Amino acid sequence: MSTMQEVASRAGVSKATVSRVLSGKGYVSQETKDQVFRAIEETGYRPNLLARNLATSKSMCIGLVVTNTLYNGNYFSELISQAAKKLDANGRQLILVDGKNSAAEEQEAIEFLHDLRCDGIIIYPRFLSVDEMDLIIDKYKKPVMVVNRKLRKHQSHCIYCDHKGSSYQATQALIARGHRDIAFITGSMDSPTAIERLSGYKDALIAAGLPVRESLIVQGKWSPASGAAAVSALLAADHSFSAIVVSNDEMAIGAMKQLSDAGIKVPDAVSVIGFDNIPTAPFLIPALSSVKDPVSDMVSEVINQIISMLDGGYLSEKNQFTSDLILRDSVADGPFYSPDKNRA
Amino acid sequence: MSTMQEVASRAGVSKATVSRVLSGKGYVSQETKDQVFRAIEETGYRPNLLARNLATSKSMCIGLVVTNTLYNGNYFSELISQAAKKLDANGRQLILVDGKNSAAEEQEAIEFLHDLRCDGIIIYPRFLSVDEMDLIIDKYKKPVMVVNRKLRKHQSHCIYCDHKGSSYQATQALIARGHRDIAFITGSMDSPTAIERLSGYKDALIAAGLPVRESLIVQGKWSPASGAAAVSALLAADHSFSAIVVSNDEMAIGAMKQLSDAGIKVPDAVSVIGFDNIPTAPFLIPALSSVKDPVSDMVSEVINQIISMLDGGYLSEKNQFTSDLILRDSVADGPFYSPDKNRA
DNA sequence: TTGTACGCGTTATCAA
DNA sequence: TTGATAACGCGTACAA
Repeated sequence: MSTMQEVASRAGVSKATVSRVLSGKGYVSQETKDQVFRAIEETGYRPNLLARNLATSKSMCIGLVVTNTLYNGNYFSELISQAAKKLDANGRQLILVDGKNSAAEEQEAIEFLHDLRCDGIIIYPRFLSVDEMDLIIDKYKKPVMVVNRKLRKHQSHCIYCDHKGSSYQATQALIARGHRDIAFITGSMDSPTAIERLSGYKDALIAAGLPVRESLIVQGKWSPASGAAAVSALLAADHSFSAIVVSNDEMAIGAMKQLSDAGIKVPDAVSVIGFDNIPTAPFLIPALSSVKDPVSDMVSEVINQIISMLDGGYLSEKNQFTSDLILRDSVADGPFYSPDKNRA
Repeated sequence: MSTMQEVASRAGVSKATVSRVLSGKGYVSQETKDQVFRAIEETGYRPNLLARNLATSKSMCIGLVVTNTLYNGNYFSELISQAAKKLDANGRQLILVDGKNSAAEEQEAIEFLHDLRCDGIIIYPRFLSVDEMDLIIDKYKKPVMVVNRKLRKHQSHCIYCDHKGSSYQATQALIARGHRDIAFITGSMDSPTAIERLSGYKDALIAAGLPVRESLIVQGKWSPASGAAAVSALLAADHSFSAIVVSNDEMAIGAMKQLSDAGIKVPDAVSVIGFDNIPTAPFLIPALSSVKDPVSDMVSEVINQIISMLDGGYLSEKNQFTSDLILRDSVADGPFYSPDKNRA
């Protein structure tokens, strides 16, 4: 590992000159430039980024905190890949840090990134409350952006998606097709997203003058297995329903399996609506109509915003994104499922 | 941002003492310890990791290079999450760096991590050749581990999976069920994995005394769309086949869709075998029997090895992993598909 | 048990 | 156009 000093000696100049050549700042004669470059070639010199970052208090890195429980398939990879691509186009690197399983650990991950002098931090929170995040933003000078939460105080530091609206639309679409008995499978209820989606479902029923029946609402935990379990619970409860709104695709897949195992032909009898981002889901789950979160767009906007903050300016504020509702023809209007009709 | 010096002044001691308190190394009286801790509380001091890393030439970080094209759904998230978890248990952080789209960029990503003084580097290569990687390992002092490639020289620095064997087994299983006309959809042929899988398929045919028919081998590009296109090509070619081995799940899903669109009932007529790691695939694709890559195990082993190298020792060498072959009953033995039989 | 002083490899300021 | 030299913030022999 040769240092800048070694390059300098070899080129017969001072460290300062080498530094100038590398940064392109300041005046250096072509002659000495050539000498320096040759010395760099010969020594295989590479700048020590730690030293550079320490000296400049910059790192050309943006940190991303995502909690372990969200490391989940397509949604996650879309998030990461979009972030990496956008940042790369800006000459920066992405550093991914695990937020693990609690608010304290999410907090710790943020501080770690800060201690590393990241130029900016993106948080996709799972446990931290919006108030805690507002405090965090107050605390740091460097740009901090929050994805998937609507902050109270720092409105321009967050990007979020209208989960309630998406859920409302999905439910409304089913109602428009004639469904009246619509079940709902929630996500983990400690997640704001899950709560919003449930509330969109309820509001849509109410708006249509339909009753909200708690017996048709079952809790899931985002996983395929929990979706399957939820369907079992619904079937066991012996209530009629002709459609299910499921709070994400993974659970929808589990729900499908369980329905199928129970001998219920979904395209004919029950509509399942997922959310999120499994691109293949629309044709894997016959009756699925899906609501796709615009992860890519949101991440993209977050990074625009961070870069803009680093450059001193503030972008105009486009905070709220809406999901795309994709309805498919194969969602049949009937015959609807009811325990009596489907039991042997 | 208060520094160690400020803490020291406030506590009425020297920097060195503060450093000792923080590291737990060296003797410090309880009394001064208390004073230092109080000063830390009061100032909200946090060590500057850049400075620490520069001073020690360590970073407690492990870098992971993955190429953009591999940021793909479940396989990728399983890789990342396992890596993050294992490292965390060891008190280290994972830094993910994009290998982008070429060998040069993969190389650059590695150097970046090195310039950041990562304690170790994990490469999941896409474009770098094994020889190039052997050279890279020679070049660096810090531990470098390669996933999914069998190196020539540094055998203990790589972990790989027997893709050829998996493919062989999958094909063999179909043959055992009576299939004789088995088509194959490859991955991108610039990928060693794709080449190995193809060769396993061929060998299995040969071993069973069956002909290798190039007309039944179609190139895909790992994506669902390319799987669908491959099936179109197969159908257009007008050759009979009763089963397809598909080089990954994504393509298998696309293949399924295309078969279904063509009016071919898969469970009855065509068996599709995928690879990789979509956990829900087995019940999403009726006729799928799958070969699952042990990503988690491989990553886990890689990290064990890196940690062991950092601690000076070398683990015993468990390099090769094998995939699990999961066959499902629903893979029907017949009737087989043939153009004549299925055309209107 | 504590403090001094130097090194880590850069960048940046100011003379020359 | 170039070169000393002082930061940057921390670790660590070595001395006290």
